[in-house]
Parts: sequence; structure tokens; C-alpha cells
Amino acid sequence: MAKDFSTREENYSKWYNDIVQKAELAESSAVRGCMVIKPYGYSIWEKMQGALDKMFKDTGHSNAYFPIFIPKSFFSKEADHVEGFAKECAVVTHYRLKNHPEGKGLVVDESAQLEEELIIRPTSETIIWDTYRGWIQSYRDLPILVNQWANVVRWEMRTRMFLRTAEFLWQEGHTAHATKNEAIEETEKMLDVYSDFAEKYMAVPVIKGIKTANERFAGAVETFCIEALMQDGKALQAGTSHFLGQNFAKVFDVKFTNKDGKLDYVWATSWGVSTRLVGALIMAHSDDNGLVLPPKLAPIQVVIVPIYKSQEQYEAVCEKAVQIEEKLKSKGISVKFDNRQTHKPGWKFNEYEFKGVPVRIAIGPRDVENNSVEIARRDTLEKETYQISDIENKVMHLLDAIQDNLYQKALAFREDNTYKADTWEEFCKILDKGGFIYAHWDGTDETEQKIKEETKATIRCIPLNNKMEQGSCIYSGKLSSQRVLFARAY
RNA sequence: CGGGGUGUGGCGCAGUUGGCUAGCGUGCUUGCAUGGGGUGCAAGAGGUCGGAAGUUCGAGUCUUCUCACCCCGACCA
Repeated sequence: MAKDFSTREENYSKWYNDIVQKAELAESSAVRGCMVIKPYGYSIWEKMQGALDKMFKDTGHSNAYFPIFIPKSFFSKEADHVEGFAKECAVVTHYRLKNHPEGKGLVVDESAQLEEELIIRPTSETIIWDTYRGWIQSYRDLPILVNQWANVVRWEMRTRMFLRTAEFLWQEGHTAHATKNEAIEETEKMLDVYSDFAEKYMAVPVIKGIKTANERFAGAVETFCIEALMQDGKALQAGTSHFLGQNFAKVFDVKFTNKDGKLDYVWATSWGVSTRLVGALIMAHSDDNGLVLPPKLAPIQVVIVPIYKSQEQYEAVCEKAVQIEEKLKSKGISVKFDNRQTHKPGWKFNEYEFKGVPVRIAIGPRDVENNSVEIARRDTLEKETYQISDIENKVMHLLDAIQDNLYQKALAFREDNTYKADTWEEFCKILDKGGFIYAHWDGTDETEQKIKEETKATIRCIPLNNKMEQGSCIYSGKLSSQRVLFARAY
């Protein structure tokens, strides 16, 4: 079994870091707060991109690209937006370096100071809305449904691989609409896209909801989110979709003539998910033997490991293995036949195990004789022997079963760790165990802040389609009409 | 930015009150044997001890400064 591997029980965050490192997902870089996403980790992101991109296209969106640099003046236009992001912006002030006159290496050329400083985008609303002004004159120009795959920078104090890094990759959708309702519908539609993606591809169940004013995106009228529960009982915001109202249209003066010939400001949405999802994926399914990936996002769905002694055996085994590889590939399954002779079978078993490959097929001389293989599944670690004849269908079903099992397991975990609290004592007690807590809240900012200060728990969201129910606030005792979702969060 | 911690071959670490040629595990290279869950044995390569200054006959070890990273807070996707 895997050695030198922390368990979740012993040290959850070390376990997480070990997985990131040993599964070769990422490593820390020479630049503080920034990570290098390694090929295997990046290929998981690519799988996510592929699925999401198709979903965006299927809902009528197109990709575009806007500059990484944003003039500082753009930023200062929307008051809440500035407030939210100013503290974590990287700023470009100069455009040239020169050799130090006394030979002390390269220095900034002070004579090359920018007239206007440029912000490295923490998000692109401002540059995009400044651009949209030129694109929109009439209701006939609407809607604009654009998505951008990009990197953004938020200068974070403390970083964690994938979950919070100074630079991260994401997609940001930015849409413009003629009516408020249409914009709200778009916001909700994209939230559904995200929750579908989380549940069907990532096999991570999520709660859809609305953020409180406190947790709202800087500049948004309403922020919708999906919230997932990690194995340590902490919540993770996995995606957000914002109804921006006319806020950005107003400050960037984006007006259009409506059907009645009247000028009106354009309605906006924006929505995004990031490489943070890779972190969510790790923490949702992985175990003490390493990474566990859902088949739909696994870069390698099936690995074939040959077992042999002599060169003759190796060749016989390889011949069979290649046949199996072809069969699986014909069904669209991504297969890796690891025929490296530089590594032992046992070594490979362990490697693919902590890399989370869903299905492993081992084939040795005995199997060649019996026309069989040994199939091991990563999620349950079960091993069985199967005939080669119908292998492709067997594996397809197995991949589906694994995908489903991971989702069911994650769902069961969430249900086991979701509570209702009706008293403050109860609330605090549950928090220490971790998990989601449904509790009454009086709806005030002050109470929310107090609870956060005293317990570090935040309101993750006000769930959509929430059941209305009379009750009294867990903290203040004041009247409340519904329970909201609390948790400690990443 | 506050509190705590760590910097020693690629990685993980030991190194006592300052004292001999700076060790160990793992990984790497080569050879032989092995091969159905991280093989064994043997040989070998690899280190300005984070950096700078100082104390001393002598510094990985003591002093001062500095840099980097990690953990806990404040802030956040």
C-alpha cells in the first residue's frame, strides 16, 4: 500500500497536499502564492473545460478574449466593485527595465512609468462593459452571450493549492440583456449548468442558493451559488452566477434603444468557475490511498498493466493488451497501456492508485492462457477476474457504475453531515463536528457578522426553493421565516 | 500584516555542551538476480549546510541582520 501518505484522520490538510503532490497535479512555484499545474493536473482541468465549454455553447454562448490589463480608472467606476477587489490587485506601473548604471543587474526604468497604471484583472466586468458600450445600440444587438477562458490574479495573503492561489484559471461568462427578467433567467440558467456539471461530471452534489448581502459579489445585485460539502465537513463554494442588474451598464454608460424607441440601460450577468473545482474534486472523493477521480473527468479512465517474467511472456501479454486497448478505444474510453519495462507491476498499481485512475486492468501469462484479465476499480478497491470477450461493455458499465457510486457516496456523506440546529448550543456543537447546518436567521447583517466572529461559520446561502417555516433566529431569537445554510467554509 | 515553526545531496530528515573526511532513509546510475501490490543484493554519482556579516585556533552548531517557505489568525473564489 501507499507509504509516506498522510491519512485524512491524522492531518487533513497534509493529506490534501500529499495528494496534490504525489498524484502530480501541481507544485508550488518560484513565485509566491502561484502554483505550477502539472500535466496530469492540467489534463483534469482540460476535461472540465471540455465539458463546461460544450454546455456553454449548447446554451447559446460564444467564447471571446479580453485583455489581462485593465486601466485603473475603469476599476474605480463601480463603488462596490472597487471596495471588493482593491485590496488584492496586482498593479503594473512601468513598461521597461534597464541595466543598473553601477552594474547591479536589471532595475525598473523610472522614466518608463505608465501614464495610467494597469490592474491585472481580478475579474473582467469593467473592461468587458467598457467594450460592450461600443457593441450595443439597439435591442436588436441583444442579448450578448459571451464567455472567456482566462487567468486572473487576486493577491491573496494565504494560499492553498487549487483552492486559493494568487493566479488562477477560470471561465467568466458576461452577458447583456434587454430586460431584467431575461438577465435573471440567464443567471439562474447558468447556475443550473454549474450544478448539472458538478453533479453529473464531478459527481459532487451541490446546494443551489442565494448569497447574503455580505457574501455577494462586489458589484452584483444578487449572487447565486452552488455549495458543496468536503470530507472534512467544510463547505466549498464551487461556482457563482451573478445578476448584475444595471450597475455596470450605468457606470460604463451602456444604453440601448428598446422596442418602444426609448433609451434604457442594459441588464447584465456574470458567472464563473475556476481551477478551484480541481480542489473540490480532490476533497470530495479521494481516500487515504490517494486521488479518486470520477470516470467522466479522469484523463485516463482505464490503465492496462502487463505482468510478465520473460521477454516471451512480455510479448504475449502485450499482444493481448493491445487488443484490449483497441477494443476499449473503439468505445471512446481513454485507455493507457503502460508497457514500460522500467517499472514493476506493483509499482504501477500504486502509482495509478494514487493518481485516481478509475479502472485498472492487469494482464499476465495466466490470463493469456485463460483469455481473462483482472479488473480493479479505484473507488471500492475491489478486484475481479473477467473474460476478455466482452471486455469493452463490461468496462463501460463499470465506468458508469463508478461514476454513480462516487456521486451516491458523496450524497450520502452530505446527508449524514447535514443538520438542523434550533438552539445556539446545538449550533456550536454541530459546528465542531463539521457539516452543513440549517438554522433560522433574523436576516440582519449584524447577526450574520456576529455569528461569523464567534464561530467562524458563515451563511453559505439561502437555498433556492427553500421551505418557508416560522422560527426564531439561532443567535438573536428574533422572528425568522426560513432556515438558511450555515457552515465553516474554505 | 500579527503569532508560531522550518531552512543540511532531487525529496524526507539526523547532526549532542562549537572539534576529525557532514551522516541516514528514499530517489538516481550501473551490474546480477527478481517480476500477479512500491523487489533483493552489490557498486557508484550527487551537498557553497537558505544568504550576508560577526565571535573563535576552529561554525551545520554561537550572535546579529536578511531572505524564503510552512502552519495559526485578519482577508478572500
